[in-house]
Amino acid sequence: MDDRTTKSRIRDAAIHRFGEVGFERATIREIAADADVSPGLVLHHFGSKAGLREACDEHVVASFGASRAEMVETGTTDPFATLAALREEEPHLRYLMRALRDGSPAAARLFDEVVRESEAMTALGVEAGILRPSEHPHDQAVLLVAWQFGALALAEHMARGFGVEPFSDEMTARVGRAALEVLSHGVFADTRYEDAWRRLDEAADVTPADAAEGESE
Amino acid sequence: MDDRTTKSRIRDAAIHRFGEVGFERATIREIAADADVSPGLVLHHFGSKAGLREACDEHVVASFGASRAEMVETGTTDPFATLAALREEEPHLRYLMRALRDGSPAAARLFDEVVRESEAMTALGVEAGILRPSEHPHDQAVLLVAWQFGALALAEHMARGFGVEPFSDEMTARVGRAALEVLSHGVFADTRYEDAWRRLDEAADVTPADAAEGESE
DNA sequence: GTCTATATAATGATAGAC
DNA sequence: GTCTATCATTATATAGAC
Repeated sequence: MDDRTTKSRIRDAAIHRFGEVGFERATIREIAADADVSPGLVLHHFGSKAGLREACDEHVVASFGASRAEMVETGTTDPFATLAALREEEPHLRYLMRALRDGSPAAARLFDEVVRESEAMTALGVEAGILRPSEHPHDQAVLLVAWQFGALALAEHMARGFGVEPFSDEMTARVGRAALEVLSHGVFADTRYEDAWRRLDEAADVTPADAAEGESE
Repeated sequence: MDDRTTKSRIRDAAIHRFGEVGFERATIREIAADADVSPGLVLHHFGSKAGLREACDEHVVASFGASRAEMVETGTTDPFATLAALREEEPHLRYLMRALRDGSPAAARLFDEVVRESEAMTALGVEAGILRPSEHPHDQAVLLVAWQFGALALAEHMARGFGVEPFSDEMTARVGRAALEVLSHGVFADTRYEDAWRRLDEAADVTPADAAEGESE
């Protein structure tokens, strides 16, 4: 028995379709068929395709917000827990990846929120002695979130590279292991490049505030 | 004066449009207008929209192949050179990111090629004492390429996080600095998570024949 | 709330003149 | 090679019955 309301059933079908084939390619007819209703009813409830998307955005963002709030509350800095939590919401995850890459406003808001939370959690981890303090904590948070989300957006290609199924347990294992190695040691044998960069930095002063104009134009 | 042939002018306009708004949203009419020709001529030269996409795929892949071949030839392991080279081909880069995310076959082929090259270049770097040897070189190459490409796909969001313009020099600087820090030291203060993972690995044997897989080639 | 039409708009593709 | 029509399809969205 499906005790969800018809409206929420339509919305969930839309989240699934949008996440699977993207907003453009998904049609109201297909979504209606998936939810076992007529195309007209979809428009009756959500006004337009754009309205339907907004409802999906809101629901997915809220859903992720709830699960993340729990993690922040319990102060989880454990990467295993993070991975497990992400894997649980696969349809929402797919939807989110599509939205991020399509540049939907809701997805942008979520990206920013995750960066903020990541920064906060990193600070906790540093205090606890688990994480290494960064010279630019905000920049690092932005980069790590972009890497993590970006890799999810390219999950299909990573899976092919590993020779496993996308979103499978094996894939989680392989990605996790490789990520932990890189994030535990880095990839450079020494700090020659970092040092070189810092010298450039100090010489040219390419820091965010002053670099607004640049030279040529 | 524009001395390109009309056909190549159409193709370049298509690369630009496809990269900017995606294959679905891009219309033949718009592309034709950008190239200052009629919609009919676009179809005359490329047969169909799919044919036009294939021509774009081929051209972009070949273009990237040429610039990468040069780097491999000169044995460049320097991340600065890599960044600079990537920034030079912005329209092609945007196109590639769209294609990767849309799952176009050409883009998949390119992803795999870059992984293979990245693995080879990493081996060189290890020999030269610049890079730290990985326990799973192939997996690491897949992950790093996915991170790099994925981050580019989310460039818009990273730029917002940094408060700079996408694809600007400032962005390159900020990303490069943050990436070098992570790739030089990692983010974990110690190896507790990596050790925990390895223990799980040995106990459950979740590794799908990667010892046999990673040798040849 | 839910359905069955139907209107309207846009797009990929074709045909044929020049 | 290049253009101007035009077709055929498909999608969103509307109107109105039940």
